[in-house]
Amino acid sequence: MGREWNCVGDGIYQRKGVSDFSLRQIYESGQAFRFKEVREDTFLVVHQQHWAIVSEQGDTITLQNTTLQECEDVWNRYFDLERDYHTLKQSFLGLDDYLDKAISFGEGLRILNQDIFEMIITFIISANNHIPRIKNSITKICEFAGTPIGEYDGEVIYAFPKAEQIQKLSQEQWDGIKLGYREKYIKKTVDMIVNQEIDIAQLPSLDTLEAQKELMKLSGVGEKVADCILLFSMAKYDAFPMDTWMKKVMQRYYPDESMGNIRRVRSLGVELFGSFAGIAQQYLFYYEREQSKRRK
DNA sequence: CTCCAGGTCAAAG
DNA sequence: CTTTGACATGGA
Repeated sequence: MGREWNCVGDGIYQRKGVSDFSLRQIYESGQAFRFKEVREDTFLVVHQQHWAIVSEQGDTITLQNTTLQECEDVWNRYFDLERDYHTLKQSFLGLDDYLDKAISFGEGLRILNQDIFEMIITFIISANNHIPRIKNSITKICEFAGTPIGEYDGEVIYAFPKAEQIQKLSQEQWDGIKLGYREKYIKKTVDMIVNQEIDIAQLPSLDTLEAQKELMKLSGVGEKVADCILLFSMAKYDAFPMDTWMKKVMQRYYPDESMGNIRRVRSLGVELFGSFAGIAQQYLFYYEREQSKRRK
């Protein structure tokens, strides 16, 4: 190991042989709100205190503003580059016609390993909200409370703020973030985390249902938001977020089993797709949403 | 104008 | 334990 990344310039590293990977699909699949397309097919990606300019050329991905150590210690895990998605997708094929189509459509999707606290705040904001609005709110939270970690193309790059930094926001800043009724949820949740009422660092060591139960103690975190947090920051692939899109999918294709009961549909998903149901869910979510866009 | 968005919460049956 | 309505905001 350790020979995956090659230096091809000052702060520029490449990794070859990365198949089943599409930055655009990952970006548009509703899991990452801190990608910014700085030019055609090139993205500024921020993760914790790290940032990089990321692009892909066939099976090669290129990162700028990084180091070998950062590639190995941070970006490999963030982009889930060590996982064999080809084999994973093979294991899904033939289970279900609609999933087969969804996988072929979203062939470059991956589940990112993002920061736990960031996912908690992000998906509280996501509840009953539009994706562009979610992204705007998150951008403002970072600008108002986050630590500057760099600059690119004349613009300052901010880390996602820590809980303690969010506590210091003024009311005018809160108003500017436009969270609506979710503002009080975030305030409460941030207080609970600072006061150690729940220890989020310890969540990954719990099994999925226990971790979900813990997360749901937080204000604004219900079953679906908890599942998103588990899936996108803790690699808990047996979490199966049931949102409005998945309800449409499941009720259209499995009307008998679902009968409108969300919790029953969720367990059906896990029953159908097993311990990687959450990844299957992401293919279904992306496919359904893109199909809906194209109908317009 | 009304409807809806990667739902959650509190009240009530 | 399940069902119901309110909830901020802005774009379609």
